[in-house]
Amino acid sequence: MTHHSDQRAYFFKIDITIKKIRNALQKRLLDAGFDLTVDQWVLIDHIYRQKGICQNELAELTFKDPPTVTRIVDLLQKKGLVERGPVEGDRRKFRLSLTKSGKGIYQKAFPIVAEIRRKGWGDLSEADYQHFVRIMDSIYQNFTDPKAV
Amino acid sequence: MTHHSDQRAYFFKIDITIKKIRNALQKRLLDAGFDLTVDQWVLIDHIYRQKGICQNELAELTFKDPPTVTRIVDLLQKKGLVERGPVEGDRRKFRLSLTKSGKGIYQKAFPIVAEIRRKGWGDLSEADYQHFVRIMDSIYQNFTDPKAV
DNA sequence: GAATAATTATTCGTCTACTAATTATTATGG
DNA sequence: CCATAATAATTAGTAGACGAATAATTATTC
Repeated sequence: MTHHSDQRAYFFKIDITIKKIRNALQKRLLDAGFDLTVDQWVLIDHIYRQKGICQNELAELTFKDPPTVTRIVDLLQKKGLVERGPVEGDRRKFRLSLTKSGKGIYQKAFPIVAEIRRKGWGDLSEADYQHFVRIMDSIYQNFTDPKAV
Repeated sequence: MTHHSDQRAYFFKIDITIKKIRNALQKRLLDAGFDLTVDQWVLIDHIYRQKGICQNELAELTFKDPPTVTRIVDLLQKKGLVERGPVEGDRRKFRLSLTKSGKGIYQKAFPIVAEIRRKGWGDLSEADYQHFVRIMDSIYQNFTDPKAV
């Protein structure tokens, strides 16, 4: 990366692209009649695929903070989509699971989410995907490795 | 993109990568003693480079909503870094500019931001940058074009 | 076994995102 | 010229991100 303007651009491009994706998915969910935010969907998706998961595991998987997970789970529980059950042997934890209503929402919303994913990726190729993964993982690792700046 | 898991992944990768970058930059600014959030920095950066810009222009350039810009400018004004001046001929607008203190902050913070940008891009090549731009722009456009899903 | 440390979830405070609605001002059309 | 529409900024409300601090429980250590 040689140009000064480019150095500014990659951060910016990632930022506006994720905003576009989130906004498109949010709008699509609302238009389809779902009372769900994108982040609420993300948690529902994880709980569906890993029934009984507890909140700190969910926080790790989704890269959200524990307080954020607490708040979103509270909302989902109020909406009757998620239940907190006891974990035998550890009274600090909750087993999270979808209610019948929650499973129904998941199954109805999934095709919409999949459609948005397909729409976003569009005509990009498998080779593009390899580039994409390599570049994003590289950036990520550059901020993860414990080497000094 | 052929695999089911991949379809889930690209959204996720963008999301966690931008979080990493933001968190790294935020931490670096705080460690260096700046009382600035990343978004506050973004506005300062734009105002420095385009003195007299008004808020709706700033909102467009940064892809933030007008209310968000209002709030961040309020904070920057309270901190004494930004001034709102009158626009001759249109009393709805404000001319935004950095105060002396704001310019000083900009000049001291800029090298830190540039360093974080370099660190994030790391060893990726110019060719990687071409791929990156093409892929991100494509995803962005797939949600921008007025063609139906 | 009791004191201490670590873990899990929560609460609080600040900041940002987005929508809808409001105010003030400017532009436009009849 | 006047009514109406459009624009710029703001306010209010809900949701999410993150840090710091707290409470309850579990694990560790002496």
